[in-house]
Amino acid sequence: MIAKKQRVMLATAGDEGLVDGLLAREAGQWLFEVKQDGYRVVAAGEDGQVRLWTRNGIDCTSAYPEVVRALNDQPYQDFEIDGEVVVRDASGQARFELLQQRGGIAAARAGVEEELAATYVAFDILSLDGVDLTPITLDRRRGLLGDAFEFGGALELSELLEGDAAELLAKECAAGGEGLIAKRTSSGYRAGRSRNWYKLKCLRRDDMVIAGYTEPKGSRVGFGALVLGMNEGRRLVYTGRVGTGFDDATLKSLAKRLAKLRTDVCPFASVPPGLGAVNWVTPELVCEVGFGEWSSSGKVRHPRYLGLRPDKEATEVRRERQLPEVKLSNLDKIYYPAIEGTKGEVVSYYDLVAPLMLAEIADRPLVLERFPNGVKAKGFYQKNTPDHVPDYISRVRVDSNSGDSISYSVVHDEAGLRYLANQAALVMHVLLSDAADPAHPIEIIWDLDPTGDDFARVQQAALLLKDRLDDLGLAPRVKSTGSKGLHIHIDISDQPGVVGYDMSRAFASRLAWELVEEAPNDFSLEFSKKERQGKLLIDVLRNGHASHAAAAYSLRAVPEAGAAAPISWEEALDPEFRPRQLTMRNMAERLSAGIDPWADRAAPTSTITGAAEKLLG
DNA sequence: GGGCCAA
DNA sequence: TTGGCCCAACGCCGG
DNA sequence: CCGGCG
Repeated sequence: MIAKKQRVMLATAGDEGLVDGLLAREAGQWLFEVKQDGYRVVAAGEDGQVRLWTRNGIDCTSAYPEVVRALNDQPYQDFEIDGEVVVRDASGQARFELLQQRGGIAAARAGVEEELAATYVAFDILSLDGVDLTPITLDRRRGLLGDAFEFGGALELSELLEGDAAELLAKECAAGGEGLIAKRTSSGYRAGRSRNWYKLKCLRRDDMVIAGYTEPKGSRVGFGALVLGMNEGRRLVYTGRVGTGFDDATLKSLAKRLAKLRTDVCPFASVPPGLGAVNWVTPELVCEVGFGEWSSSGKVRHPRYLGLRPDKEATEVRRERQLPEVKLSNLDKIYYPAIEGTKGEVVSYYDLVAPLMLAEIADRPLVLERFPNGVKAKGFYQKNTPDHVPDYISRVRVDSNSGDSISYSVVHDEAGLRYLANQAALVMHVLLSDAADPAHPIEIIWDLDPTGDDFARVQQAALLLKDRLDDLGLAPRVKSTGSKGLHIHIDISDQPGVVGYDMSRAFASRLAWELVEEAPNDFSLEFSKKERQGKLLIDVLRNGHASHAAAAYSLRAVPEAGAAAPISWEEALDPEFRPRQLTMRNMAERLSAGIDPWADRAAPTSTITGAAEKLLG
């Protein structure tokens, strides 16, 4: 029977026999330990000098000073113990990636011990006070280990699990662990002809959408690897690739099916960086993939193809990521005094809009406008990402207009938004590019910004611009800025890497000029308020390299907590409409009514290059 | 909001 | 330990 | 020439 959507985890195929067979038959003769996701390290104390060695004999003593200290601080000075160095995340789960962030086995960076504290999980002892313990049985060695050392802090004693192998393994896998190590209690250290220990690995499996494939290399037939994705919110996100688990017949038949689905359009919301050449396909085939674990960048580790799932709909393949917990603080602090809006409300607001907002700003460089003391106090802009942000927020370097480059924050998920909200980043701006390709804009924005509260003139400009963009086949969208004006957007992502900022800004200026020529008393490109004489500013400078605009669904720093909200053209042109009428307070009602004006955005029927020609010609 | 640096 | 500083970039103004 | 403002 084909199982339902599985987040179920099983032992690997080989282990099932082991668990049901040997380990069940010899119940009671085996003990189990949690498989630690770290580096195997032998710690040797000699004349009060502790050294740490990897299994292949590399000295890594200086990499884990806190472990060395803990071992120096013991009643015995001469010993040799076996264990695993791990770094735990906030929830106590050992994670290999965190360990790697310490910089491998080189000497530890200063300060890393607080950030990414290492723990040595001891599970065996080889010698004590010069006495070789390897011949005696495992359970006696364990007893000695437990008695001879004082555990705590950076030194832990590996927990022994006793009982039914299948039950223990199921429990560990369900808890998100890596697996178990089974060891024969009567065995000496590395002794015996028969195997006296086994790894029991948890295997995750999930359905994934096939988004593309790579060309085969060498004698390989069909294709090299499948490029995989899963839906998150309304985006298809890259989840890694799988190149093993196929036989030749599968390779050939699948290659044939995929060839028919070939397309030039990358189906991912943003092209995964560093993927190399991929033949994209229309994302409609679903396959099941077995894998070891999720990496923190959301890709499968040790993936294995398990077969097609013709019974599954690609659009229903979702990833519900277990998001990292975001520490929140000061939730009762007032950020919007005029409406007594608290930080807690701000966080809830961003939770609420996250699915729609992420569709617009995930994987794009962000500029933050932060108000730790509320909107009435002075805030500050932040472009560079501080060193201390959690790893579920990433960075992208973009050359700035003035010399040096800037490391912008990039969020990928709800956790990122929550973190920023908790950081009082009330207003979030985006650059007009994807993080993967900062040199090329993916949209053009006309910012209609009235000098006073002259919204009628904003609407007049919006309508003129809309008509022109419609005529050019560019499918304009509109959003309320949440403050005074409107933003008119068009998508130009249909030719990735073709349109540069020079061209998009030139195009934006050109249209803006036409508006100014048409109504020179109403509109102006002039930045200075004085020169502008109360006319409406059509701000096209936002389309320059490294320029930014308030993101869809971002809150604004106005007293009533206005939100920059996608709106329909009907709303935008309604004489009653005001940009601040959509706020942190009423967005929930709007969204639960299913209002999502940009959901079914029309695809442009013309490219920007085509439109530019039409405009000039 | 939170790290850093100078008292 | 505490307290101030910093966290964009530009052009414009007035002092 | 500098600091605050938009």
